[in-house]
Amino acid sequence: KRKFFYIMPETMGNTNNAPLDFIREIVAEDLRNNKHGGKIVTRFPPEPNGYLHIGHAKAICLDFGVAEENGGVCHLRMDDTNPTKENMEYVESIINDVKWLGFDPGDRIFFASDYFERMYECAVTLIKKNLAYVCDLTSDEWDEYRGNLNLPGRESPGRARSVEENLDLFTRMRNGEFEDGAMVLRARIDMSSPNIHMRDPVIYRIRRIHHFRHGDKWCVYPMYDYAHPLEDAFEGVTHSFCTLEFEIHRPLYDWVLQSLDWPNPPVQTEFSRLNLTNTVMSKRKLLQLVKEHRVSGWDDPRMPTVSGMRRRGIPAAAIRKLCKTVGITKFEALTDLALLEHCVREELNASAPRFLAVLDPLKVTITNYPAGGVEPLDAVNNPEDPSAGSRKLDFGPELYIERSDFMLEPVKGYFRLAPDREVRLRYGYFIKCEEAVTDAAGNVVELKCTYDPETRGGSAPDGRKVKGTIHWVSARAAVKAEARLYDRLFTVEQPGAGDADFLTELNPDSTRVIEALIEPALAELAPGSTVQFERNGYYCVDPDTKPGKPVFNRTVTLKDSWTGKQGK
RNA sequence: AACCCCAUGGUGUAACGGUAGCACAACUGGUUUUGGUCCAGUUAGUCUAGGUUCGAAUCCUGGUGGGGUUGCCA
Repeated sequence: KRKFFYIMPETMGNTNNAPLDFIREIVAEDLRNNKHGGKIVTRFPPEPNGYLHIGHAKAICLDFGVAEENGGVCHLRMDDTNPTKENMEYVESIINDVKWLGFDPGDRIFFASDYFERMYECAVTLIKKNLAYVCDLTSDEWDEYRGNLNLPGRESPGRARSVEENLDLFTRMRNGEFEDGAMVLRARIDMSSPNIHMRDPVIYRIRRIHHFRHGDKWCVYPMYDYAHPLEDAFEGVTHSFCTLEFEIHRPLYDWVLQSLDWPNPPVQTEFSRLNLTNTVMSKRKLLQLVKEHRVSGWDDPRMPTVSGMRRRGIPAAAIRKLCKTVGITKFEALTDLALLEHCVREELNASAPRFLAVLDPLKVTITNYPAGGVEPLDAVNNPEDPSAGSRKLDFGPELYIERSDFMLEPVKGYFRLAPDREVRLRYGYFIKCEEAVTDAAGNVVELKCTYDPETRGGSAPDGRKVKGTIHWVSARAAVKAEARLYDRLFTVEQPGAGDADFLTELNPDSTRVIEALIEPALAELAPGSTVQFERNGYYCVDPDTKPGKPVFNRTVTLKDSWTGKQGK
């Protein structure tokens, strides 16, 4: 009985029909009413003062997605109206991340600061309409005049100024005749409004800051609440989506455009931001992690930034899938990190070629195999994708297996290797453990095994079965590699909740670096390549990789229904 | 405290006055040369009290709980 459907575009990863979220319903309704002449223009407006994170990705999927689905366009606009913390490095990273996520702004990359002259003219218009005035209250007076949530504000003496005087003062503000903070331009609205943003809000302030694009051309900068509706209007934006905390700003957004008699103005609609468990999303906190070297940088693979997730090996399609799955609502949800991991696994299961790598090696000697013998074995590259083909694995008498794939005294339900037990080596032979060699401390240091030559390739002609198949590398061919095992950045679901200092909730074991033994083909891969280490997890080749010294990042583990079952 | 917004299984989301469905997670079982994948199944939900209606997750009122707003940040 759903009224509307839309076809998911290619970038959203499928073509199934899906019910419309409330924002897409609004857009569909506007289209039906021909509200904007059948055109849809959206925008993604980040301030270039930090790197994009997965929360931004949700907004990007919405802004670009809605445009794409409706034959419209989406502008990428840098909201650079406060140059204090903005710079070109951030601009470049933002453009790069948006494109990597799979969206193409084309030539629609704009800068709010390019509209400063027009914004200034609009401010002059407001003054002429007696809808804006210059106010020179001191900061102490400000606190007193503003009122608070329960108390209405009081009108500034500046409210009484004549249009001529305001025009003169505003011109002189622009010309740099006054000190920073000496006066501001305010909108004349309602000092007794219960919405504090409507109590004659500041729309221009004097700030002598070097702008990264316009240098020292300006010493007055427009405030967000004034600038944003104008940016949208100037660009012909029809639908302006933003997060919930701007809900209370909407009356001001509308006031600005209405006061300028803007025809067919853009409409702001708010949705809830993305919250993920076991991480933080605020720019302030992310910046702090970087500045205090709690992480290696904005692109640390543990960071929820787009660049961090990219380096972690998370495919853009998985991020899009997550955003589609959590949907667009006004409910402030907390999404389980497990959902992201599921999206990542789903994507990578289909695409990542399989390889064998041993992360915690235990030596195995095949006592009945010809000494020095070498033998190529066929291995399938991806059982999910026949077109991925196969490769050769080098088998020999000396191998390494995973330490966790052997138990001296196997527990119930364990069906890997143990004394006198037989398992299959993946793509290889059945082997049987004849002897576990221990050191003085009783640690197992080597296994002496025999193999059954009849089981080459992994099946026994006599039809006998083994329950376990384990991965391995041959001692002769194996290459050493660094593996960086990443885990959640924080130990708690909501870092910083309550009175907690989020830094005390950092996971001390969020990175574990080990030396692994990998099959040689893995050492040939280019940085950025994504693979599966069979029976272990998905990994990608880190840019730190140097010739002869491969580095792998663990993107996510494989699901494991054994480890959790032990002890039951 | 004033104003605004929100409330569906453990988590996220659907329902547009007419059978509460899907996904994740958890748990069973089947298949399997990855304890992966895949397949089948189980557990589990409309915050609360009234009202309107033949019929309410849906509409109305009160309550409860959560969030936002009191930068010359965005």
